[in-house]
Amino acid sequence: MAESTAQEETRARRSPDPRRRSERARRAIVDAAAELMGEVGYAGLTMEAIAARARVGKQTIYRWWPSKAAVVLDVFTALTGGVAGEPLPDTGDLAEDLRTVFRATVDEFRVPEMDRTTRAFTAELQHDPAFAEAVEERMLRPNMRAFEERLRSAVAAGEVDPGIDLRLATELLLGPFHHRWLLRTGPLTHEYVDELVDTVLRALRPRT
Amino acid sequence: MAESTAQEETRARRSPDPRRRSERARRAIVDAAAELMGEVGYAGLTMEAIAARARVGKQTIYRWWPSKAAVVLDVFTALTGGVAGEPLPDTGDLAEDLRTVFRATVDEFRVPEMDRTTRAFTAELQHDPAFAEAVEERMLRPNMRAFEERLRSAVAAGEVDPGIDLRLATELLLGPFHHRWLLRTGPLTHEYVDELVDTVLRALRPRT
Amino acid sequence: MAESTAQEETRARRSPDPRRRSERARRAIVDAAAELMGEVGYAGLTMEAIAARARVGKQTIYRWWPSKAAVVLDVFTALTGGVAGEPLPDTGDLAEDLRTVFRATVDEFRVPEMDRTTRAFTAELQHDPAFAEAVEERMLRPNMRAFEERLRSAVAAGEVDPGIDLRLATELLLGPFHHRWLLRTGPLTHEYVDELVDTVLRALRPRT
Amino acid sequence: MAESTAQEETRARRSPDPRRRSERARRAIVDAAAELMGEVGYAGLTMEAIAARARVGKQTIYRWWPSKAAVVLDVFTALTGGVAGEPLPDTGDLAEDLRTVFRATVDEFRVPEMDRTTRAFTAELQHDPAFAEAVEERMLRPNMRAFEERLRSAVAAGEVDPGIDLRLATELLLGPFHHRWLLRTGPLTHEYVDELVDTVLRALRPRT
DNA sequence: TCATAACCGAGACGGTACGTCTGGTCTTAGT
DNA sequence: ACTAAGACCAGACGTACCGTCTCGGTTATGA
Repeated sequence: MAESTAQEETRARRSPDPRRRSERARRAIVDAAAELMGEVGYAGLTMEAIAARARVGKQTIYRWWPSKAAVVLDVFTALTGGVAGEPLPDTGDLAEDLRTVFRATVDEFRVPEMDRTTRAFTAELQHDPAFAEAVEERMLRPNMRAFEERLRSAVAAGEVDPGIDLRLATELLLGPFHHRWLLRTGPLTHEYVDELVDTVLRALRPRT
Repeated sequence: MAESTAQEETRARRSPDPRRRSERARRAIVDAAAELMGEVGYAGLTMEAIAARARVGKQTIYRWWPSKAAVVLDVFTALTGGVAGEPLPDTGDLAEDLRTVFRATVDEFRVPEMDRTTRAFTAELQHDPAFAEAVEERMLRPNMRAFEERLRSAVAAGEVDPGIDLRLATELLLGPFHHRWLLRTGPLTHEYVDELVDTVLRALRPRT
Repeated sequence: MAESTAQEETRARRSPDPRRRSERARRAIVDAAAELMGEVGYAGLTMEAIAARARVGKQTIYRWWPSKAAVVLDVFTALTGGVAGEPLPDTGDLAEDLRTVFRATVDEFRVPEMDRTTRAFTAELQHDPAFAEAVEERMLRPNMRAFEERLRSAVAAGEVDPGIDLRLATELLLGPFHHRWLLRTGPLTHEYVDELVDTVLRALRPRT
Repeated sequence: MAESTAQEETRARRSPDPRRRSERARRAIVDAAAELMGEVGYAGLTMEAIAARARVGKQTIYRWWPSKAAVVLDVFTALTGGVAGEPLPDTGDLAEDLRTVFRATVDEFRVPEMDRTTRAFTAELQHDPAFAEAVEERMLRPNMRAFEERLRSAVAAGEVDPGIDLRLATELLLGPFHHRWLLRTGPLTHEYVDELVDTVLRALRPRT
């Protein structure tokens, strides 16, 4: 995000001292942004409104976050408890484990705040490369790696054909789900993800 | 300064008469928007700049398009020649036909203008429900229906299991592609789509 | 603005043929302008609104009047019956005659339409030299000449000092009235103009 | 694009804090407006042009002035040094004092900037009641009061008939001058005002 | 008499300015 | 010294009108 690597003495834009950061202000800003996301959505969200709602100077926001997207990224992190990329369950039954994960995700996306925030991310990703990099690194890639790990374990267990490219396999699972959610091409239900998992696994199982 | 606006007469916001529409202005606007999309991208695009570049009054844009997104939708329509939802090739060999289609799509998305415009759409879709409806109806659903038709033909030919839900099957093909493109989780090459098609077809083929 | 002086054959801006002028449209425009003057005042008046109210194309207005001010000038002409500069009464008693005239003027200016229109004129006079010339020639100078004539008659009758400059004398009468009316520095009543006339005449009467 | 304006917080239109006002910006705006008044006149003056010339955001103008007229009022105040209603000279010779004052005024109105600005005021007064009130209070009434004071002194000195209404007497002096200036009914010279003063004083002097 | 030139209502057009909103930076008071 | 508050410069927003320019339709002259 920062474009200069050298930390010159005379640098006008001194980076602020994080030790002095007001935790009260940080929380107020993230909370205000979260509330406003729910009320007016990402597009209707403005720095001005966040500052006003949080009773904080605009500069206090700009001091610690480079953009609206970055604030919302922290909102999201707060919503999800900051966990991304934690390992998938591994009961030994791949189908069952995937169904568990996807059903939970379906439930999560039913929470409007989560849905809206995630949509906003996906949209913002297309415009802001720096933000894209941050989101991908903090959320997307860890998540995909967790899927690949579970699949690797399934390969070892003989449930999945070792010739399968694991990234492709992961996309085979996440892609249709994401497509349906993002483009609203159908209902996102437990039944849907069950069928999705079953069908994909037909493609992954070892050739006889 | 004005004591009152006195628009009792002008009110009622009559919709304009399309017969009187200036084709010259329409083209200039779409062309200008297309150029600017390439130069500054969707986020940097402004109605003001489009009007200036097209040498057109802003009102002439607002008269015919409700939003920036709507203009860009016409840019896209112009780029693709207005075709959406045309039938997929049907040589009798489903795998071959799908590879052909996906390889062509890969090539299309290599054109930066196409890539940026389509990304802008996908982003805008998340914010603007009316626009979303328009894009889905004019582009997305026709396209998916074309896939479903080709798959239906493959079912009849015995290439695809009749028990498969065709919408799910379509998502199985489009989802991973879309996921990889939108989230840049890997290279979009002919090799990739070949492998994608082959793997998905393993899930679709009739059970022995 | 026009760079060509010669009246070329191909000159685009031909002056219209007054014989073909639609009396219906003319009346509708003047009436609409008069109504709107009363409703929103001169500043709030727009060509667009006049055209809409009169159910007339804007071009029909621009064809026959060069500006908003010109239309309103015709409104005024219609209001006053087109008379300007008609001789003042001459009963032989100057004071009485002036009181009569001024009292009538006070009454006229009590009509809001008249008041507003005349104010609008006086304002517009300051901005638009061409309009100023028209108003001065059609209304102001004839009026002043009428006063001077009456005063000349009074000089002959021995009521006014022959050494007095008649234009100055006229201004002595009209100026205070105009000042009070335009700048609202006091009430415009019959009593006021009676006192004004009496006081001015003290300055005009022959020196003993 | 925005789903809602979400100005719940920003509402209430708090009036700005004058202590924080930038004197640099204030001066730049008034100076720019003064320059533009000279170049394009009041009618041609736009807020946009003032902002551009002053290198100031438009909002900074609208924050402190309600209208173009208000800005120009400050231009005028700056031009005249902010003095209005200062006492007239009182040498004991009323005629001489009035001649002095009127000759100075004639000279002032020869400065095109002053002439144009004052005309613009007088015009604007007719359209904008709030502005009218401001101008009348800040300039017109103090000025008239100064005249009345000088006349009151002259009454005490036996130069003016005590039965004369002093407001009327003031209008008798200012009205003809104003009339001739505003309506251009004659040249505004020292000779003219000398004669005006002499003639008016004939009306004011004590009856023998 | 009847073709045809013009005016007519309507309204789209290229423009300018409006007054508002937000973005991101800078300044001021206050604690 | 750091915060909240908010003024600052900048510029896009969507609207209102401007004055000009077609567009058909309808008179009403004059060849």
